[in-house]
Amino acid sequence: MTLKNINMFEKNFLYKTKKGKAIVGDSLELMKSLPENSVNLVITSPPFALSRPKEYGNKDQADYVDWILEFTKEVKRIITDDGSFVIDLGGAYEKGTPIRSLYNFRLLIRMCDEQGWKLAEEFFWYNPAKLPSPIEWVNKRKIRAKDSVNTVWWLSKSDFPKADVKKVLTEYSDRMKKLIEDSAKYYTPKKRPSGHDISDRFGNDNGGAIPSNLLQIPNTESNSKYLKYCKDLGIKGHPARFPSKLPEFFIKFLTDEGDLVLDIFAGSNTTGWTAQQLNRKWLSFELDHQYLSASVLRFLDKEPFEDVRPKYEMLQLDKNAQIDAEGFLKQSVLFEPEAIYISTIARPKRRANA
DNA sequence: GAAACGCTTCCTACGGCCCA
DNA sequence: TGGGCCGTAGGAAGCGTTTC
Repeated sequence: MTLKNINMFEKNFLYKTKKGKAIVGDSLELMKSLPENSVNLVITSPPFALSRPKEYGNKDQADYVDWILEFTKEVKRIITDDGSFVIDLGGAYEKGTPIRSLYNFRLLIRMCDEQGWKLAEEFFWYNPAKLPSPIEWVNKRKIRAKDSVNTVWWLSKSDFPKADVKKVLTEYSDRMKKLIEDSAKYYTPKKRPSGHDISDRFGNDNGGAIPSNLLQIPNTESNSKYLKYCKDLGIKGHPARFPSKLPEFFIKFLTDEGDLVLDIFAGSNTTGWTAQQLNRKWLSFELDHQYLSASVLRFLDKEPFEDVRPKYEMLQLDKNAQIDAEGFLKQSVLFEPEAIYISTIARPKRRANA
């Protein structure tokens, strides 16, 4: 079923691989062409409701929740009954005051109350490498701590969305490793003062520790190949990317190999690339042609040669160009740019305000 | 008719921590 | 060593209106 869904975009993709397609267009419209119950996981990081306008087109706080609710309604229609929707939302302040905006919580409550979503679990993405900000309240006036946590809502249609935490076990702590080695030495099974009855099975080696809902993932990729290739080719990369470890966690946790993963605000297509590495099928929708065409560079495994540049520039400048990313990859490595596949099939028109 | 005034928009200064 | 900021204040610039 999922392969059929990828094939639906045969005529309007920007680039494709054997497992997925990147499509330029308004994701609200593109989602409407997908059938009900057809996507296993939608994971995305939409433009945030910031006080300060950003170049990738974030919305005003006042309109934001209404705007994003249109998308979440359509996501609910297309995900499978046991599917999940994971949405990453950064915090923001009320304009002009050091008071936090409640937009991310408001969105969550309205999704559940008005659209019938279930909050499977709330996650928090802690990025220790985040710069102290916002400047006004944290750096200058020093009246607030730095904001280094995003809320990540894991929502589902049903009470029991497909999930297997055994796929995302983390490394045991040093203390736990010692305990497993010689449990008798490090703890005594007994009823604790808290009332919890801790049995001798506490010393079992389950292959790793159960992860918590605080995901510590530094967002530093100064040495990433994506940025390097963008720089080499003089291309402007997407300014607000999330680290691949974030979608990786949820893709492993909530899907099986061969399942379909969709990102409706794909940006630099971190999600599609990550899904590809994990042997899932993927679709990526992004309104901005330039950002999505630059994202093809993620799929290169060798540095691009100068001969590839003219073809690549055609992809950026010609809104009707299409490309086979795996062919692109192969040809750039083999130094035979002739085989890069470019066609002239029209794609949907953009919507101006999203 | 020139200078002053008032409003809006644009631009820049401010300020720093962690990771690979 | 390079890369990431999820705000505000205030001055400059631009432009129309008012005052002398």
